[in-house]
This record gives sequence, C-alpha cells and structure tokens, in this order.
Amino acid sequence: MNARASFVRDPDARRLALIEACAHGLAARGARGVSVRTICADAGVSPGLLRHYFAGIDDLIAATYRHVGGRVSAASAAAVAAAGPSPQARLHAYITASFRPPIASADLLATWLAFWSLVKTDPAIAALHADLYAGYRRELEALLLAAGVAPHDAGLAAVAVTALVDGLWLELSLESGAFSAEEAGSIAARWVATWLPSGLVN
Amino acid sequence: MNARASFVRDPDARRLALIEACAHGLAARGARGVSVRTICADAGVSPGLLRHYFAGIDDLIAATYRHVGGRVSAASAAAVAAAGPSPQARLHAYITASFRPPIASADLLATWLAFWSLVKTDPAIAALHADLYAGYRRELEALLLAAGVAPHDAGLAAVAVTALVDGLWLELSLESGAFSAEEAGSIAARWVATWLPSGLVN
DNA sequence: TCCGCTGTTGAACACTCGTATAACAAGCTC
DNA sequence: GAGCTTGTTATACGAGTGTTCAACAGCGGA
Repeated sequence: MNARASFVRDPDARRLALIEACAHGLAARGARGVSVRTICADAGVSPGLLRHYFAGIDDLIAATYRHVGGRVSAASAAAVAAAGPSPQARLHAYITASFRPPIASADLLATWLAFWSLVKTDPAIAALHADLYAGYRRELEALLLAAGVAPHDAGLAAVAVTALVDGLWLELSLESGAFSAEEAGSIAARWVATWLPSGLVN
Repeated sequence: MNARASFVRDPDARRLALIEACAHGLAARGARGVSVRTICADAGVSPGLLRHYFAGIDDLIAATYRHVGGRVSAASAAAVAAAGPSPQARLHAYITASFRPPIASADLLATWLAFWSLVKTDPAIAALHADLYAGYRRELEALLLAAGVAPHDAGLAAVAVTALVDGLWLELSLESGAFSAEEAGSIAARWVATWLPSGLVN
C-alpha cells in the first residue's frame, strides 16, 4: 500500500462528483468563494484532476450549468407528467413546480446567480443560457397553447408568465420570508388566467 | 517633486471613486473578477488606500450596493415625480422606469447579480438587501394603495407586481432580444390592472 | 515655526490562486 | 507478460490575493 494509493472509480462518477461539488460550493460560498482547490476537496479528489475532466474552472462551471439546468427541466417534466391529461392542470403543475423543491431552493438560486453573472462575460455560457431559456419558453408556450391561449398571444404570454414565475422564484429562494409557495402559486394562477380565453380580462 | 508625490483630493471624491470603480469592475468582470488591485487601479489609487476608507473589500462591496441601490431609488423617484399628480400615472411611471436606462442595463444587472450572490454568504449584505427591498416594496405598496388597490390586497399585490417587474427587468437586461421595453411596460400595466378595483378580474 | 493630523504611497508579507507536470496505479490489448 | 492508455496523485511554479506598515506630503492650528 502506497501513500499515493489511488483507485480508479467510475470516471463518470468522478466527473459528476466534481460537478456536484461545484454546485455545492457555489451555493454555500457564492461565486467569489469557489476555487479549484475547494471544489476538489469537496469532491474528495486531488486538485490536478479537475483539468483531466475539464478545460478549466470556467468549463466546469459551464458543465455544472448544463447539469443543473437539465435537472430543473426534469423536475418540471415530472411535475407535468404527474398532473394527468388536463391541459390546465398540466400548465398549473409546470408553473407551481418552480415554487417547490428542488427548483425553489437557496442552493439552486446561488448556483443560478453564478451562471447569470457569467452570461455577460463568457460566450459559451451565453450560448448555453440562450439555448436553455429558449427551451423553457418553447415548452411553456406549448402548454399555454394547449390550455387555450390564442395563438397570436402565445409568444407574449410565454414571456409574461416566464417573467412572473422567475421573479417569484427569485424572491422565494432569496428571502423565503416575504410570502409562501402557496401564495406564489395562486398569484401565478391569477396571471395565467388573464391570458386564457375564459379569463375575464379582454 | 518626489516619486511618492501625493496630493490630497477631496476625501469624499476618493471614496466615491472607489465605489464606482467597484461597481464598474463588478459589471465588467463579475463577482469573481474584482480584486483590491483591479478596483484601486481603476480608481487611479494605490492599493493600500482601500483600507483607509473601508474595512476590507467586502465592506467596499456592501458600500457599493448601498450606493447603487440608492441610485436606483433615485431614478424611480425621479420618474414618479415627473409623472404628475395622477396616482395611476405615478404608479405606471414607477414601473416602467425599471424597463429603461439607467435601471434596465446590462451593467446594472451584472452588478446586482454580484450583490445577490453575496446575500446568502455575507450577513451584512443580507441585512442591506432586506432593508433595500423592504423599502422598494413599501414604496410600491403606497403607490398601489393610492391608485386604488384594496388595502387587504396591497401587500400581496406589491409582492406580485415586484416579482413581475423584477422578472421582466432581469430578462430585458440579460438578453434584451426576446422583447422590448414597450412590451414589458404593457405586460406590467395589464398585470397592475387586475389588482385595481376597475379591473375586470374578481 | 513646529506639531500633529489626515490622506496617500509603494513595498512587503503570508497566503491562495489556476495550472503544469512527473510519477504511479490499474486495467486493456496483443 | 510487455506495452499502451487512462485515471489519479503530489508537488512545484509563477501570478495574483487581501492586508500591513513605514514613510512621506500637505494642511491647519498653536
């Protein structure tokens, strides 16, 4: 047995451990608090290994964005799938999923903030972000159309609903004291109702 | 004339120069990209001077938050004051100010993201944030009440309107391609209308 | 005129940063 | 079993980090 004892784990598991340590570090210590060394220590790995899997720390952060973004997508999709066939119920499920774990979470927010702050600087992150958000909007637009929103309104409605949901999610995750997830859900439902043909607003 | 030539400027101007260099650095390079040296170089000042005015870099960042937050408040207040006496016009002015410079701006967003990312980690920033947002909400609530929102709805309405405005502001400043400031204004107006007694929604 | 105060500098300190690299361990193929 | 590839480590390097400090410039008051 050597002091340099090493044992090869599943490479994908190592990669994932680094990604999750990055997300955890971002959540716990903020964008200014993560470094190659803290991430690798969190993942139980030597600092040199990061560069074996990623081009650098920025690349790891981008990979973390992709991973966390995918988990959010999956959580939304699961909520929609569990809601049954009614288009209104599916739409409602999609929206309220944002106000409950794992999406509404201080940790996820902290991670997300780090991503947003890189959008302006890092073109790769900017492209990733545009892709991810286009996907979210397309998905929401489809749900809105299925629920009965007029086709010529669907684009604007998707923007409007996304904005409200993002804002509620942000404040819920940032302070989590001013209002509850239930209140957020009913506020969002009220907003969606104004875009539906049965809504009482023109 | 000495190599160490120094000339005493207005101390307040120096302090302000440091704060503005900090904001500029945050906007240009994000929370991970600012350091004592880059800030002081930006301000045209020796690195030792930062500690003469601030307890440390975290203290400078907090002071920058206070300063930038104050500027946002001032911009909103100016928009309201310019709107004339009608409560509805004042409310509308307050809201649409968020979709125009200097509030809607990629630089301000980048700075703001850096602050948000510190809320979870730094208690001083967290307290500052809570103060600032309570102020914003109180101001909006007063405008909503004056515009005719029912008193028992005003708190929830303030949360709801703040969330939509924040979300629209965020996406407008982050991507600035998906929709226009005018569209954001009309979306927000539609949302506000549902909280007014003349609104057609219950 | 000297004194002390405030503003300011630049160098130095002890650290941490991201990255590079030589060494090694374990499996795979031939 | 030799040789190659891949995963992993520990260490080293140069740059950059936040902070400290002795020195000094210029002003105001005694």
